[in-house]
Amino acid sequence: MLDTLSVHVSRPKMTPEALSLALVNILSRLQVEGFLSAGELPSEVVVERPKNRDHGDWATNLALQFAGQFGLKPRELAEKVAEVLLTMDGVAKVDIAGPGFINVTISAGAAGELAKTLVELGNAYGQGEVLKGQKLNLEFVSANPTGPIHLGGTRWAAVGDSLARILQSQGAEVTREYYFNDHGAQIDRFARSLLASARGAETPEDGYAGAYIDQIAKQVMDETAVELLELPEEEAQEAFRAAGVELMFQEIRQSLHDFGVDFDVYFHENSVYESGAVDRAIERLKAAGHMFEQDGALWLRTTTFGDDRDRVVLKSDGEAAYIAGDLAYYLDKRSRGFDRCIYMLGADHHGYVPRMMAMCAAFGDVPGVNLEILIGQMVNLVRDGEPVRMSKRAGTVVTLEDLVELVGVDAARYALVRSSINSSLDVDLSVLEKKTNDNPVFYVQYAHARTRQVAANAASLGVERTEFAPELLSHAAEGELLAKLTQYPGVLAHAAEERAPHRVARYLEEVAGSYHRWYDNCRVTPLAGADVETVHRTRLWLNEATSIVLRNGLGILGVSAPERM
RNA sequence: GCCCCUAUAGCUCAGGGGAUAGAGCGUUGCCCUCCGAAGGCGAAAGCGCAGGUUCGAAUCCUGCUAGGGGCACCA
Repeated sequence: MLDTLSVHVSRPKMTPEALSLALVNILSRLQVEGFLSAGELPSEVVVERPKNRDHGDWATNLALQFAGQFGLKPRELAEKVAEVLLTMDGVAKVDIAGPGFINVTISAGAAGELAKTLVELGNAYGQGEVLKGQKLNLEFVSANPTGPIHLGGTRWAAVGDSLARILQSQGAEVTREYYFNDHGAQIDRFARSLLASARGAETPEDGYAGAYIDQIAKQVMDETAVELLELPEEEAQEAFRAAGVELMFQEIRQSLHDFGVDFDVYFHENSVYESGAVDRAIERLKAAGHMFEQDGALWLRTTTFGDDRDRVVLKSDGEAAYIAGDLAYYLDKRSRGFDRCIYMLGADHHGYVPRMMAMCAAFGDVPGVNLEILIGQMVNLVRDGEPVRMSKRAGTVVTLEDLVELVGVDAARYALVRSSINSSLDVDLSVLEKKTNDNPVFYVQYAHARTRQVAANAASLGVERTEFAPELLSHAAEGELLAKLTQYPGVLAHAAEERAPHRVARYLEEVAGSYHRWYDNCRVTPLAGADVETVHRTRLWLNEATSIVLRNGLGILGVSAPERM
């Protein structure tokens, strides 16, 4: 046992993950040796960077957490674990503090080693395999083709796309999908609105208004050979529907593309009706005994699976209710081999979750596993701190294109992805209109630009990465920076697990801060007249390592990493 | 009435049960005789209220208060 352990820990990479694993091994060794009584051991222990630098480089609370179940006092266990930790390569010091925290200080050499490893890994640094083999379908935005993408949809575009990139970084095979509602009453209203506009008539009672309606109506007229307005009412409306939806669809796709978001699949709701998939889905649920008829309608008994009330699938007039399309669509996704279908919905659709989960269960799937629904809160508009109601008439609707025009793709994506989807987000129009740069994205981008500038200066002064002496990365600022960089793989893995892209953004801000402080304290290029020394060459590795993490992280967020600003 | 989300600094927001709660912007005092000051260092300023669980709670649980959203044979 001693031998196997020493093999395991003899070449530790000093990462929190590696330390955690080593600690688990130490516990199991202590159990074999009889120091710990029999009992279940934790499969992982928490290792984190203490806020207070006096508490070492990494700290674990394992003694506090687990001593009790083995009938030990925390400090007793901590001391025993510390003893073994001290024998590990790269561990310079182990302290036990407070009630039983184990604080580990690692040698500058062991910490600094990361700079070189990271540069050698390049873009592969941070990639993980926890989701390897998983085939994921991520559906987001899915805004109706009755108008441009508004601010809310823009948030999901930014968050969904970043989430896809994060999941991919952890080995998942991700398909980005957009469900295109080109069927149903809203589309009919859209068509009637276009027709009215073409005729110069008033917008219908429940119709859509706005410059884009007039523009699309005009475009439909211009691009169609026939005199649409002379057709019978129904034919005219159908013509405007078909052409108008197509134009709207193109426009939506283009604005998303300009935003850096491209979907692998644009799924048309209409197709499940035309293909008979809806009927097949209903048949399947009937066969499973989950359907019933009442008041002339066909219902899905979702209450069997926890919904508050049953749901109509086919209305008494024979038309399909909205959920009918969803039944077929979900089955379609599953038949395309997706183990897990993730839906991102706005908070205004949260009431839809129970019936979706019930549907999943009715098909014999596992809610929460095969079907996962992420609810994101709304984006609110404010001007000078005062809430602004989005109103088409008042012209206060802000679209994806408006936002990009005002602040650019980078600032827009960053601002939208920076907060947890559980929080509603306030976007201040007065700030956007001023086009000010008071956005944290510039802080991060500037740090990246700085790494490139430093690299360029180094190159022109003959500083090259020809040698590497990690023990020279001994300044407190380099310790901080190295520790930050070490955390990147864990941040990505955690962001993937939690479906929380904002964690990447927050992390990058921390990296940028650590880098700026390092830059202020540690020069990569020698002072004028001084010689290039090993320390300069070694620092160039760290500079490059930071550059890689910043570029990679910004890439995850769909934000550019400029060479200069 | 029921369901979901939220409540942390003046503002917008982070905080995976741990030690002295963070960032950006704003206020304010310093730092360009050398790699870009879009930067760094410092100051002031905060966990809605009340219980509970725990060695330890911003974090978990319950209740309350406040704000946002939702409760169709609409999509």
